[in-house]
Amino acid sequence: MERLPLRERKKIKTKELLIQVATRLFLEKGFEATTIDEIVDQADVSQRTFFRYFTTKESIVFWNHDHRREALGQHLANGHDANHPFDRLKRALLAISKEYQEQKDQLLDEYRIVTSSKELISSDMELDIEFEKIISTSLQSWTGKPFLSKRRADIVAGALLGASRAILGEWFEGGCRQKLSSMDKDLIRLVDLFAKGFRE
Amino acid sequence: MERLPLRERKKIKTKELLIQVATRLFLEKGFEATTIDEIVDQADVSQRTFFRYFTTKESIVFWNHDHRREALGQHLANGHDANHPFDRLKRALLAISKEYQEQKDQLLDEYRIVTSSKELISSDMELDIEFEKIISTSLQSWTGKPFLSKRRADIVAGALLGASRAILGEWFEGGCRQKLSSMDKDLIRLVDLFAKGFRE
DNA sequence: CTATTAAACGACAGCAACTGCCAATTGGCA
DNA sequence: TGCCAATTGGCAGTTGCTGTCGTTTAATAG
Repeated sequence: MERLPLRERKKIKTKELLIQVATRLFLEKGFEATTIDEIVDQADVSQRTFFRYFTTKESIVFWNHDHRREALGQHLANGHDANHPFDRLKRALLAISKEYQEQKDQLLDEYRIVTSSKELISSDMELDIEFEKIISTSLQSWTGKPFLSKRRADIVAGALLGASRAILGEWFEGGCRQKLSSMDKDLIRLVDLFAKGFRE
Repeated sequence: MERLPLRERKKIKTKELLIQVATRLFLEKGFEATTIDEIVDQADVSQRTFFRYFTTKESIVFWNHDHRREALGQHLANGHDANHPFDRLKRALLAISKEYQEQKDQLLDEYRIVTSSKELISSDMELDIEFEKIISTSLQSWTGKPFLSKRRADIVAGALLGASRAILGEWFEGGCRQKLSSMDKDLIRLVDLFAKGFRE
């Protein structure tokens, strides 16, 4: 078992500490009512250090977005290019749904923080926009040849993300008590609908 | 012809002046590179006055969002409650499309400013979120009785807005030279798809 | 174990967005 | 004209965020 050098371990530790402190404060007093100074005081680092780890106050709420974006790309790539694009898409959606189910506690925290601030609600959309781009790209080709036009792929991706947001929103509002897999049915249904209604 | 009192006329004038100056500067140097001080200097008002007319720097970009939100509500209400909810929806979408066509110059300015800043791109979604809520509400009842469940209405509204964003994006990218009405076909088609695939 | 080097950090100064407060100006009206 | 109320300007202060620079601390070579 290789251990990281001390320096790296410390960095990870402070980053996690900052996330933990910030999350707690955001949940307690809301995002806007919490200042950076409060966070760094309780984490015992300088304000300057905070901004070395996180580019903005908002970005500490979305610390796991990078990973989630990459995961979507992975899932779409794994579903082999030989598969029908809509099948690839369905598999990827189910895989992500499974991941979300496993990370529900963390996601629920994030949801509660995000919905406490109008600012955050819209910033949260950045990830969705990137998801749309990735999905649209994936729908535009099949075994190296063009499949959907950019126009239609954008429409399908946009509609899909819109629907996903609605489903996830409902899941979160119910405290993630339902099984997400049971809520996905409508999403898969929607993809099938598109597959029929939006072939070129 | 009733004229407004001088005081009101002046207020309207300064507000329009601020919008005009800000729009010009944003287009010239980008949203983030423009400071409030530059705007108020050129408009010859104090910074304090700026923030009496606009709550934030962002809000001056979205000065017409209030009107657009109300317009959607109007169009959905005009299509009488007796009409089938999906018909009401289609009519409202076509009416809005017509309005957008008429205001294309202004909308294109806004689009170019918005897409110059990541921050603005996501803030711009706030209006879309409100659109979703309005449409979802409208889909949940028909002649006073429940129509779609909240769940399904949310999904349809989310998907619809997602698709609309894609279509509008393409329209703007083409400099609004195409007729929006010709691009709407896919949107109407989508509503029909939902009407068939998502009745209870 | 010590000396050197580079990475990480803290402290401080400064900018831009925004707010609260109060004094000055201006329009509405008797 | 003179008074009242709406609008504005000036100013000080808070918060998020950045550049700079000197100090600390981990890695490593001797």
